[in-house]
Amino acid sequence: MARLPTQGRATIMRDSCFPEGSSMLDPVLLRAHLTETAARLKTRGFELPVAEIEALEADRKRLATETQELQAQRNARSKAIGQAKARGEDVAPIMAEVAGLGDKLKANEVALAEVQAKLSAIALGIPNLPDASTPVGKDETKNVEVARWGQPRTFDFAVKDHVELGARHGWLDGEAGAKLSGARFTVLRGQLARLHRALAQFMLDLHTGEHGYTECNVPLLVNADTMQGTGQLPKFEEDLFSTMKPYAFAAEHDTVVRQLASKEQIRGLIDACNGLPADAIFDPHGNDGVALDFALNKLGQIVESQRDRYLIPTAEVSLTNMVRDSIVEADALPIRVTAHTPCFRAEAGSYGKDVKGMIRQHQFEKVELVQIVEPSKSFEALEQLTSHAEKVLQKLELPYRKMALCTGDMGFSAAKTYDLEVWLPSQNTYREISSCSNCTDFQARRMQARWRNPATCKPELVHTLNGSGLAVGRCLIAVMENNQNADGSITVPAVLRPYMGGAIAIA
RNA sequence: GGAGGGAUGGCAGAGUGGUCGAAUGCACCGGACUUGAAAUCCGGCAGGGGCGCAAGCCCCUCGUGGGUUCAAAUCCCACUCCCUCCGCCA
Repeated sequence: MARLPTQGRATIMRDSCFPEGSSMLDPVLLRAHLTETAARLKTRGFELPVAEIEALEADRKRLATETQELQAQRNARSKAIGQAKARGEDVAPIMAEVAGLGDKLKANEVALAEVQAKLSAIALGIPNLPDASTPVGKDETKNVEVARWGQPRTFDFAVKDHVELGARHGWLDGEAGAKLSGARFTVLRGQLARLHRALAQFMLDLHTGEHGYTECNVPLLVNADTMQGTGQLPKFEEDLFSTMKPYAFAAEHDTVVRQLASKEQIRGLIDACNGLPADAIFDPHGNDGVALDFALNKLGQIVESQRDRYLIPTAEVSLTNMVRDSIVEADALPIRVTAHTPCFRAEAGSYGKDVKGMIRQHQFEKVELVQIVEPSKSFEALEQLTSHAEKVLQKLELPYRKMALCTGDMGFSAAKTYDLEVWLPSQNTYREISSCSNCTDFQARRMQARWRNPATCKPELVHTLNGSGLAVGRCLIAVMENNQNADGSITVPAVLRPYMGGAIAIA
């Protein structure tokens, strides 16, 4: 998959998104409470580069102050020139005063921008702080079971897994999926495909009809700003499928590089474009006389034009980012939205895990729940949102347990997460089917998503939550395995029968 | 894919190099008048960052990035998005 060059993200780094020296955590935490923040992050296995941040912060502060002073001087002088001209006076003396200012200011601005870029790069890679109620632990073995619902059924015959059950009538066809797309793709057919659809329909109807969510149909391809808003970029690009046009990029790129004058310039270019594939750049024969500045600028433009879209790994991305760069009125909260979408995941690093069947797919479907709430209500909302996901399993009569994830097992954006794990008879264990998280203000800060707090009349960051309600493919597996009969038929859960033309079982 | 037009504060909309972070109107908030409301009048009203006990001061932002200039909403280049027409298309 094509790797997105860092240059291509120029627009994401814009000031409106990342105010000076800001972090994706509250900037105060990195300035005034650095040691303490580092300790809290360490519980989730993240080493904060404390010394580096301190040094950069000191530089930033100094450069920012100096730059501002110079800017103030320049502005005052320029204004004076304007006024003098209006009065018809001679402006030469003032012009002389301002003479040396430009270069010094420029140098300061460049230095400041460099420091800020470094800080920003660090900040974007820092995960959210775990909430105090999140159990501390290194990995999933330290997750805490908080509830268990339903009794796993006992079978008086040898249970089959979903792959065996799906072999019937070509219901579940991994080979067809592999032929079309490769490993981790599946074709569903016939009654099983319909059951899959029934599950998604049922979930949507439940959440819109009984839980107060608004159904949405959202883009599956989104831009880089959006991916950054919810935390997928820049750190987890390898987990995403992208639609960048690498070949067009390389070809266009080559013609630019050929215009560069020297190897030194090209090396500088590689440094500047840190992250670009070097072999795409390094082609040092060509004409001279073209300024590096021009080439760099041109390069940035090319990269920008080749940057396309990313496939969403979850509808959380599209749903949550709907409030990006906006200020919502207090009476519009809470926002509760849901969508049924395909999800696309590269599954980098999961080689060998769950290779059989459709537990871990590059493409799967999910009904997602998202809430945008005022900060004081987000933990209450997490309990509620999780209960909405649980309701699906309860209505389907699938046994599950609810786990509070520990600090080391939580996702990047989450402050607190509950996983729901459904019972899978063939594996004689509980497997993840939903993950419900309170991201507090972490995503909101990345997105600049705010609400107007009536108490202060000021725009303040909202809190965002998301949860699967549920993963449709895994839910299908759970229904197949838990509801299987000795003859290989599958009993349709009562709540799904209206969606199955009244069928009691599929055979 | 081709041709043209556009992007300014919550909205509408002025502003073609200099006290413009930005007229005016609407909306909104506070006050006056009124028994109350409407109407009218007066005042306030973008976001982010820095300094300060505070009053306040300073910086940045007119789609985005770069350039020209002592000075850019205004001039130049590129990009993005929106609109209109033509072509193609589920």
